[in-house]
Amino acid sequence: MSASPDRTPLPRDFFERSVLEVAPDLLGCTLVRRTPDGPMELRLTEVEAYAGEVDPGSHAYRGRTARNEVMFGPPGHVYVYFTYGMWHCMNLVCGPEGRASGVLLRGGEVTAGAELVRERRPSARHDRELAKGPARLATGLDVDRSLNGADVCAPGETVLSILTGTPPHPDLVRSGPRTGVGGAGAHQPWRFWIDSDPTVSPYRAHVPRRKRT
DNA sequence: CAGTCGATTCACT
DNA sequence: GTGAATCGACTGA
Repeated sequence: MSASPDRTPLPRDFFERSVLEVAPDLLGCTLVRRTPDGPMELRLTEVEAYAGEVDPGSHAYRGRTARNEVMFGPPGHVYVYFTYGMWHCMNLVCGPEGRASGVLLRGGEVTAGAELVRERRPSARHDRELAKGPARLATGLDVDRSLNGADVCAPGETVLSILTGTPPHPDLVRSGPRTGVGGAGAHQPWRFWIDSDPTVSPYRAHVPRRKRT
C-alpha cells in the first residue's frame, strides 16, 4: 500500500520559492504537531506573507536581531515569536536563505487531535475557534519559543511537520491586506485565505496603541 | 537604561 | 465596540 498523496511531506524546495508563491500554496496543507500526549493536525485556511528586509511590516525590516535570526536562515524552518506579553505566533521561513521572508500561520481547521487542542483552548466556545487567529493557532497546538527554528521538512515523526493536503478550488483563494499591520506595508494584499471558511479570522486594521496614563 | 509598543485575545458594556 | 492584560524586544539617548 502506498501512502496517501495527501500525506506527503512538503519538500524543502516548496519553501525555497518566493514568499508570495508559497503563502497561497500553503492553504489546504496539513500541519502536524506531535506532543507526548498525542498528535494534533490542522488544515491551513489563512496565512500572511512577510517579505523580509524590504517589507516594512516584517520583523526582519530593520535587519537581523536575536529574535528574528531564524528568518535569515534556511527555508522550511519555524520562526516563533512572543508578543503582547502573553501570546506566541508562528511563521514558516521561505525564499532563498538570507531573504528573511516568512509566512505567518493565521488560521486553520482542526482535523485531528481536537480533544487535545480543546484542553489548550478552554475559552473556545466552538471548535471553529480553536485555531482562528495566529495566537490561538499557536496556543492550541502547544507551540512556543522552544520550537523556534524547528525544521518542518525533516523526515520522520518530528515535533512539527507539514504535509500536502487537499488544495482549495482556485476560485476560493482570496487575498487582501494583512491584519494588524500598519505603516508603509499596511495596504499590501499579502493575506491569503479560503473564502467563506469559518476558521478564518476577521480582518482588523492596525490600531496604534494609546498611551497608558 | 527607560520608554514605547506589538503580525492579539478576551471580558465586558 | 472598547479597553485591559502583560512582558520582552527594540529604539534612541
